[in-house]
Amino acid sequence: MNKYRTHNCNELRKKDVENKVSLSGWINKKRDHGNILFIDLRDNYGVTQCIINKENSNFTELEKIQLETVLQINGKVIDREKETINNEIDTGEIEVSIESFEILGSCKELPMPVFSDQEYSEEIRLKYRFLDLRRKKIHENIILRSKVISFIRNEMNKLGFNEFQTPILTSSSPEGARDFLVPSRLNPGKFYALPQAPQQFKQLIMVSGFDKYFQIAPCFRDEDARADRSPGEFYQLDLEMSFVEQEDVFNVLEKLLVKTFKEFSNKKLMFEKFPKIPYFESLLKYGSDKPDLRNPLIINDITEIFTRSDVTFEIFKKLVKAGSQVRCIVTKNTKDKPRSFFDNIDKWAKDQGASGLAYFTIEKDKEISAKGPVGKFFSKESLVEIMKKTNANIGDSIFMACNKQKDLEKILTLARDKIGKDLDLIDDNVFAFCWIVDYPMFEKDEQTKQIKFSHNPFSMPQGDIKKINYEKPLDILAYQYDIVCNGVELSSGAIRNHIPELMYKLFSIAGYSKNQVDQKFSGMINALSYGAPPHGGIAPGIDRIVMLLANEKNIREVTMFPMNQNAQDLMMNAPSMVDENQLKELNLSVKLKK
RNA sequence: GGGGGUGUAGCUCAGUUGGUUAGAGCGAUCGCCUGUCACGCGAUAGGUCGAGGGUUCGAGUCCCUUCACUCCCGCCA
Repeated sequence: MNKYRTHNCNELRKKDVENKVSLSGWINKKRDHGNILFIDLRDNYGVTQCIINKENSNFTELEKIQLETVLQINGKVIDREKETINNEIDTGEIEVSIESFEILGSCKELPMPVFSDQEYSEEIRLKYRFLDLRRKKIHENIILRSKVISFIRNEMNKLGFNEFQTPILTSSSPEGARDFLVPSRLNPGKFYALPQAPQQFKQLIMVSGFDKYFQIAPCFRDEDARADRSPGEFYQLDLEMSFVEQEDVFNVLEKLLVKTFKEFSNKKLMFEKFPKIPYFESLLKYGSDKPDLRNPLIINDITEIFTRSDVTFEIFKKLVKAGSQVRCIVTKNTKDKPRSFFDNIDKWAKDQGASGLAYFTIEKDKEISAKGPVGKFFSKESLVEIMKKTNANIGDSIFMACNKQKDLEKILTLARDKIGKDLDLIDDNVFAFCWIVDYPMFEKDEQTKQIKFSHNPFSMPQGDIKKINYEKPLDILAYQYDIVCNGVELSSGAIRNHIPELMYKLFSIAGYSKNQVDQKFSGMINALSYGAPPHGGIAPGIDRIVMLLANEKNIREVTMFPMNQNAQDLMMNAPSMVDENQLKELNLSVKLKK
């Protein structure tokens, strides 16, 4: 018999009554009635109420012990009277009558209560993460994460994938995010980089003939944090397959995600076969390449309306002449919404830095007309045309913005979200997955006007590679795709370009010479010239998957030991200064920017 | 790098138009209480109002600077 416990704190039931038991755990809560004392003992599994009364010589000592002290309690399981049964906990039918106890770990006065539904500042939670993690919600989130990862591993194995580890100390990559650098002691003045993703390695695994690879891979990117983006490090389900087309990758991931989300959530899946939305269509209809398809609102382009002579909305007409576009969101049957509903949205848009959202409601008395501040600028013929273009009906309202394409997309995707929430159109009990496909290979850098890779430089261009028109690089689409769920980008992936000549050609369009490519991607390009299989893959973010399953808005809620927004670990005090000797050994000296 | 929000007791927060000695709940300490499960009751301790400067007879409150946390933009192939 184990010297600490005979049962855990969620194990005892009615059948155990009269048995002598030992439990070990934390004091979750005490209720002291003077002559009788209740102690809720908590461990990873649950809570058991323990009870002692004044006749017991241990009473006075137990009365004084701090919450969160770790105790071993020895005693007898006793039945609870009917009216004292607690249905809130699994062990609620019994309690343990304390005969003796031992303090296994004492506890100082707590900086934050563990047993409480209160919210605490991130600072205190992160500094005392070990206390925070004892709290029910986050404790369960972390266990969920463990189960999800284990489930995914198992499924991937069943699907015939092999799990391999790839190096953590590797070389700096020229494309993409900022690298974390690690100085090399044996190679003075040189640095390793932590991998932003095992991108090149997984392709090399395919070249090595392993056919199907996966890994729960740590990825390191030195970029600023967001609510759904940890600073520094995160995990991907990294996978890669040989001799596949885009559709094969989709099939594997759809199967895996549907199974995982059904296993770990009661929410409904809007689609089990995920819809595919071309990138440019997504930008038009949703203003974003990570649309939340739970939201039924769709964006329409009505630029043309503002070239008509019977539309006299001069501000927009002038902007349209100068190259701006007009797009709108239609809200169904909102004619009876109070003025404040519309004004709030307009004001909100202004707070977002836009020039506001113009709006009107389509009405019909004898004739079709537009009601609202800018309604008077639209003839009835133009309104009919708008209704045709946007599928709007009498009683619907139109919210319009006018701007250059990028800014227009930005404000309207936010507006789509905002209006969808205001009108309560988003069903929170649904997961809506979709694929975004047909990404362009290249894009024009707004500032430098240079052509650059829009996503992954290793992606395969679409179509017959002999017939690609390199004169119009912006028209080249790639077998590059994203998977999105409820507006959260889970991953991007691609069919890779495994043909060295094609790679050189594409890199040359982005301004890299053959020499530069050879230098920067030597491992990769060299390997591809020794018989590389066609291959492709994807890498969904584990943290974000768990975040969706746990119904959390912040990635820290599913991360055991997260860093704060400034990429500091407040508990471990990382990053920190190092002593002079360490620097010396690494041939480094620190020179702070002023 | 830029914008917004927050910062008052160990924790969560209130604090009116600038006006007496800055409050509450939880926690802590002490006392009372035999059935609670957020037990109850009484008392005590606990404050650099994030920091610095300014305006004012007087600042938690107004102004400036700055720091921390957070959300967003940039960034994240």
